[in-house]
Amino acid sequence: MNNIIKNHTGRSRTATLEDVAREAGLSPMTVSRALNNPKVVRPATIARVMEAVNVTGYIPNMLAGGLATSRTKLIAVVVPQINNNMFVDTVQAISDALAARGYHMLLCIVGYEPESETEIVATLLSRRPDGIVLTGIHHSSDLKRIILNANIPVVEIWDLTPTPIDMLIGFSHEKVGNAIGEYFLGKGFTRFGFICASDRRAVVRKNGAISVLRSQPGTEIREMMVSLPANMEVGRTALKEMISGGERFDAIICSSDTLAQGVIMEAEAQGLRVPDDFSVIGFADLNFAAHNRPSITTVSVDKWDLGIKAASMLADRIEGIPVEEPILDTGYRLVIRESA
Amino acid sequence: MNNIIKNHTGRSRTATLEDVAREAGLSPMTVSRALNNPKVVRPATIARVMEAVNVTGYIPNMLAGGLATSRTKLIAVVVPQINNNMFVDTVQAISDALAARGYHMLLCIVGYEPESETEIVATLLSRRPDGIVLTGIHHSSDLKRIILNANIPVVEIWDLTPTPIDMLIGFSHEKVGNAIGEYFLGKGFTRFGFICASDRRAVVRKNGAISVLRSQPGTEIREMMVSLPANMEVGRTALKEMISGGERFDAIICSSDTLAQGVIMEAEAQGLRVPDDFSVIGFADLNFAAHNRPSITTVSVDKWDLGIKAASMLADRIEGIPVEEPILDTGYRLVIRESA
DNA sequence: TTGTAGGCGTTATCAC
DNA sequence: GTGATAACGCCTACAA
Repeated sequence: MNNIIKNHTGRSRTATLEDVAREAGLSPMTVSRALNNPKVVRPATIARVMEAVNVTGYIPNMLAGGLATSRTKLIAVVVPQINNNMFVDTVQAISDALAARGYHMLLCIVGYEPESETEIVATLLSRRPDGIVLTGIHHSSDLKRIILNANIPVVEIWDLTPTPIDMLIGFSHEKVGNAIGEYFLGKGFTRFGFICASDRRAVVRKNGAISVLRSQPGTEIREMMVSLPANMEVGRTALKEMISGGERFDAIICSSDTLAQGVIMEAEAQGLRVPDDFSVIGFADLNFAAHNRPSITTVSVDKWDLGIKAASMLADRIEGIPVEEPILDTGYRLVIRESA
Repeated sequence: MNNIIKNHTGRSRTATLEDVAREAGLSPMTVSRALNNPKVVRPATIARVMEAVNVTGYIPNMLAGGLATSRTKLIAVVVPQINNNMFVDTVQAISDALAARGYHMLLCIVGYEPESETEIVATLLSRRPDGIVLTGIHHSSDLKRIILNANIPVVEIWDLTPTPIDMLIGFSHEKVGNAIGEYFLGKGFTRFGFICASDRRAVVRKNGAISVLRSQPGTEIREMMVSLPANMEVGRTALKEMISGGERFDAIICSSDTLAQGVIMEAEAQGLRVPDDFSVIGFADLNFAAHNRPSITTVSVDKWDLGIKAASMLADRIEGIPVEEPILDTGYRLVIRESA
């Protein structure tokens, strides 16, 4: 199992179906069948093929296969970032679920403000993926056109709309914001500080909360936009600035748990206590939120499940299995802990 | 720019070079050149081609292109996990650097104990990537064989050995451990607790520290292995168990900053103070380490730079640019902060 | 159950 | 500067 095959120039090249066929004394087509559709091949023949595969060290060429069948077992996944803890679980879940069904993941990390999502997706499509996962629901009409033209299933994730390109799984950021607003209104709070990352969906959540809070007369709101990535340091800095003028708040509403953790750190550094001096709420229920001190009140979204389901929907669709619910609202859960 | 091309069955299909050629009144070969090697084509011809590309909505087929050229502009990346904060920066850096040079990333997340790394890599190789990134230096001889047979550049990352498969960029986990041991010996500490994730490289770091600490008579060491993923909760639980018998330590040595953060949380929950009651050290200098309260003493490794360089080495090699140093030690830095 | 012919969409190579 | 031809490695469709 180490024969190096040479081409006419004497340079080694990788084995092809034809090499395997020659070794096994069969036609390439029979070898192909033995590998991809063994049911229709006599067991003894399969054995000969396997033997020859080992001898030649054959590794199929999916470029050729994909070209011939127009099926690549490749899924393109487009996300803004993975190192901010927000999408990484979803991506890992997608990867796991795809692997389990025999697909590979072409991952494209494009940032929150891709110069041209359309161009990026076009180059991705040049690999002829069997399906594609897009983060969010705001895409240019050019993007939609090329993707429809490619004629492959699409899943948009992490948001909700009645008019997705194709399939969709996510939740309503506005409703998440509403829920946060209602929770604090119920507590009778009136003075709010928002620390919001400059990410479109974070802004929608913020506005969702504000619209509820504003329904109550006398509500005071201070908003602060912070740059991405929204890490702990950013949270600390933001709180510092927010309270530097002596202004005080009943609650600080952060667009992520990471910011919330930073806010809590900074509060304690300044001798303030959460939730005694003010409440803090985050978003996403990242893995540390439940175990922080104080534990972080947040809105949980099922990041893992969302990824698994996105992958399943795509794989089902590709394989001709009907997708019962092409638009899935995964909802959210307000998780009340110590910080608010 | 919306013409839908039909094939003989009447089903729409994506435009090919030939469709573009027909539209432009040129041969497919000229269109191909206009797109890939415009220097050798007359400007007026290029303009006609571009026009036709727009009209037909042509998106190149890299399967066909790759098959013809045996260059795919695809890099396969194999990592154990991305949702534990350890590798995610490196992966994002690789992705960024590859994108900048026109490559796509096929990301495969295999877990810490892949059933068969060899098989996984074999399926990856069936995509005929131009290069491959492997995490770690321990690979089966089968794996090495198929990868050498594929005859593509390889970069192993996150570890060091004088005998890599091909190229290598990383650091010595043993030396990291040694440095931790020496730091604490220098402080005159004698009672150590290790909280170590069940990850091969973490164990090497632990043993590196222990071998130094043992050189000092009277050293007491308690070791605890914890399961992956090594998140904050695991750190808290581990410390709880570790001190439940009343045992006390001068320092707790954690295999990651996330564990260290959990240990610090739990310590404070129990009314113990870090570093007053005991010191805590982590590993990796994750983004929160510097901003935690207390800030976390750790060993910093340049996760981002490592990814950038890994990608550059691969791309250089693929493109025929000589790689000056195929084995790169990125080193490490003991970063002394408040926790130890 | 196995084999043959032709094509998938592109590019290398050689002509013009 | 442009075009014709023949691969690249595999699979569909049909024949045996």
